[in-house]
Amino acid sequence: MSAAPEGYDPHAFVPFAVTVDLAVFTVREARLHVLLVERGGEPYKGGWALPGGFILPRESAEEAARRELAEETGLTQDTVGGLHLEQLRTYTEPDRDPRMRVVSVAYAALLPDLPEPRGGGDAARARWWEARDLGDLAFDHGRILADAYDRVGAKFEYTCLATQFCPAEFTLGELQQVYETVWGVELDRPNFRRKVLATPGFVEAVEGPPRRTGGRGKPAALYRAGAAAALHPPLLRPEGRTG
Amino acid sequence: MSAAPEGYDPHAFVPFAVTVDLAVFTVREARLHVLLVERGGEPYKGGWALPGGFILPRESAEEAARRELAEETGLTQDTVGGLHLEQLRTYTEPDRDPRMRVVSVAYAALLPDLPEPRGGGDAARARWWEARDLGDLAFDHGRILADAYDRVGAKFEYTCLATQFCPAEFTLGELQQVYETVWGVELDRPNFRRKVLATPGFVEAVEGPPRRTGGRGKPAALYRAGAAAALHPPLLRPEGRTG
DNA sequence: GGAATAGTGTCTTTGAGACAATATATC
DNA sequence: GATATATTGTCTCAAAGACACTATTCC
Repeated sequence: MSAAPEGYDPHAFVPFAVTVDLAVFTVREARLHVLLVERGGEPYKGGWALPGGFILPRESAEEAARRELAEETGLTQDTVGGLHLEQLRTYTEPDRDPRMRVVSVAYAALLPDLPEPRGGGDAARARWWEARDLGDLAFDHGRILADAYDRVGAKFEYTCLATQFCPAEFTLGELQQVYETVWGVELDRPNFRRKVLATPGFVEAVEGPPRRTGGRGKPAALYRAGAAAALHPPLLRPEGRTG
Repeated sequence: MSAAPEGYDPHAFVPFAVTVDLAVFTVREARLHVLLVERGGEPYKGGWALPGGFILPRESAEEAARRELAEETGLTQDTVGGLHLEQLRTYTEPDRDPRMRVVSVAYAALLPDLPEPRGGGDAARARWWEARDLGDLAFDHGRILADAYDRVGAKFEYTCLATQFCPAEFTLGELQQVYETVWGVELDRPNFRRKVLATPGFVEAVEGPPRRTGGRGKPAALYRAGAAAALHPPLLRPEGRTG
């Protein structure tokens, strides 16, 4: 039987602490990176953890996540306000924090390549790590990160989320590299191009003749993210899907 | 700045109540139904709400969800233990409950057509409602239910979840009806059949010559759910996708 | 036989994947 | 010119969708 069969009985509820944890990804030099913070106190002192913190009394979880993201990256509230934050899952195992009962709402965020975290406060102890061959993380954050990675990879198949990893203007080669990095596969360039351009609203060409070079080949045309949110039909990964 | 910049400070956290809410679906007479409970107390007294309740001190959210599901449906713990519970999202708006700060972890569950909820306790005030043209629900449960419906529809595309709506042995016509009901579309029977049978592990034929009739046509062969969890490639909806 | 449902076969169109060929830049 | 990258074009194959046709039951 529930503790409050008639609905919510204010005397029956068990108090929990509720936090948000963020899996913040970026693609840097064709490798996936994750933002981690060093723990200053026990437990896991000196270890690395996902950025996050408590939800304040008058905040929703998403507001808390944006606030924490701004604190840890030094980005302005305005910039952070425009990003897509993906709520992943909520982690509730009774012993996931050894000190008390903590429930954590996990979010994933995708950022274009940024300079090292700057700004004061929490950002001081934050840095980017390459996502593969990370050591163990504090608490169940390794698990959260793995779930986040799976979700992002799956979402790439049927949403336009990948453009969030790119700067405001980007080439199709850069967008393709994002896909290849996140999925860990190589894609055929002509086919990728055809597919992206055939999807209305995925990307839109940047006007004038401005172009940009990635090295010493032919300069590529620039695009920006389009208005669409979903991919239609999906851009399927070469191999399997995630259930 | 976070309330606890050094990690979790047991003196800084704000206590929340944490509940689970369940969107329990079934298909009955080719129409989607949802399990709702009548509220016995304020607020929303006499209104209808999703089943759910507080997480107990030593429970995970999923354990709480299974416990509540067993209570509300009268199903045994064993039966409920074998079902797929899909964690949807966590709802955290500060004023979603007028009395106190309540965070709710929402789950979706799919059941084959069952008799009306039986058993004692909470089940007494629970009943199935047809999903379309429901009135307003208590709290933000209307929103939760809409999100649950979207998620289930999307999951049908690339998982074998639809078999959870069917009894242990079912015909392909019944399975197709489940898809048609959830998606609200008509599917071509020969194509559906070809697609399902071509997906390894989706369904497996039941041995002997036993067959079953749905009315007065030719009896259909029986199948049971296969071992696969994911559909490969996906079974896409005729129209659009959910972002 | 007629109606209803189950199941098979076939044709067409669409999209994915492989890959050749061309274009434009740097060195 | 050599090399590197971008872009276009073409061919093939697999899957989706439309739909005609056969099979088996109840009335």
